[in-house]
Amino acid sequence: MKVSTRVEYGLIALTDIAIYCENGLTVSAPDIASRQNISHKYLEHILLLLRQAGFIKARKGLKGGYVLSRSMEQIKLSEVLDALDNSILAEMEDEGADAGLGPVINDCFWGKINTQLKDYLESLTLEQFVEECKGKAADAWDMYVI
Amino acid sequence: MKVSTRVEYGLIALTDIAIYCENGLTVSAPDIASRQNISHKYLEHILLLLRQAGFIKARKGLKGGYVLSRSMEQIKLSEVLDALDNSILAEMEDEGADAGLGPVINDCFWGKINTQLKDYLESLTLEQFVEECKGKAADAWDMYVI
DNA sequence: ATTATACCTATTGACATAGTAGGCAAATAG
DNA sequence: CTATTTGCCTACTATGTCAATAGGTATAAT
Repeated sequence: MKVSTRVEYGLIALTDIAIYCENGLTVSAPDIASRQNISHKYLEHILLLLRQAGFIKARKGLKGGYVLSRSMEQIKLSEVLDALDNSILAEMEDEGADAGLGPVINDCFWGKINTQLKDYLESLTLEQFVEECKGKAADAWDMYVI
Repeated sequence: MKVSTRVEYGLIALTDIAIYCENGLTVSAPDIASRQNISHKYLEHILLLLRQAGFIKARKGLKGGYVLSRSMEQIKLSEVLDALDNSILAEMEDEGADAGLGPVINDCFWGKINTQLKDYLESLTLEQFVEECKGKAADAWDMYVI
């Protein structure tokens, strides 16, 4: 499935913040940008979405930055993706093909796929997500542990 | 999941053709367009894709139209969707975020989702697809049975 | 010869994506 | 108090895709 960079970067940024939050740190946008190799200015837009959706809190000024506004286990992946891109979990609209096979296919086929994906994403919290990634790529995480 | 009308209409059209093929009929684009309430001209583009991908054969001229070029059980849904939209089953490219969390998340998270979706679509043939829809919405199919 | 069909190319308007740019507000360090 | 660093907000742009629409050509049946 094709995923926009907005979603990709957003998930990366939130994960980055989550990890540093564990140590009580505040994470600035420039830090994330340089660590994750993302355009700082573009990242700002994405962090705005995450803040407006209530996942992170910001502190302005020198030594400012972001922290999680809820704990990791209270953040569902489905909500995060919804905030970053409303099309991933969007249901189909039965507007165009209102007659014939359209509604049947939409309900049976796309509906089924959508429900499965939605269920999976709603069952997955940011905490599980972080832990799972840690396990599968321990090497890449040394920098955070040290 | 948001699906383009191209994919939606393509799947509808192929299903429509498949059903009429069972009775040995040839299905014209205008017929499909009016039955399924799709713009005829737009449908032509989509049928072109389906023909170029080898799912349907065309006969020009008066009383011309389309028939399946393989039997229904030999057509995998994954192939059809690939022909209509290469983004649905596209793997992620590890280009942008080549450092940090990007590769890990892409492999673990999106890779998992993508594999699941792909496996499902590769296991499903047009025949199963048609039968399943028939079962779930028998009423809407009376017009074809009669 | 007429007609209905497939086939092909070009064009268009709307929209989303993926940024870039610049300035304002706030908070901290010195 | 001032300078610096950070977040916040708005606007702008370039590129690409979607969803058609249009018009013409080739082909085959009647």
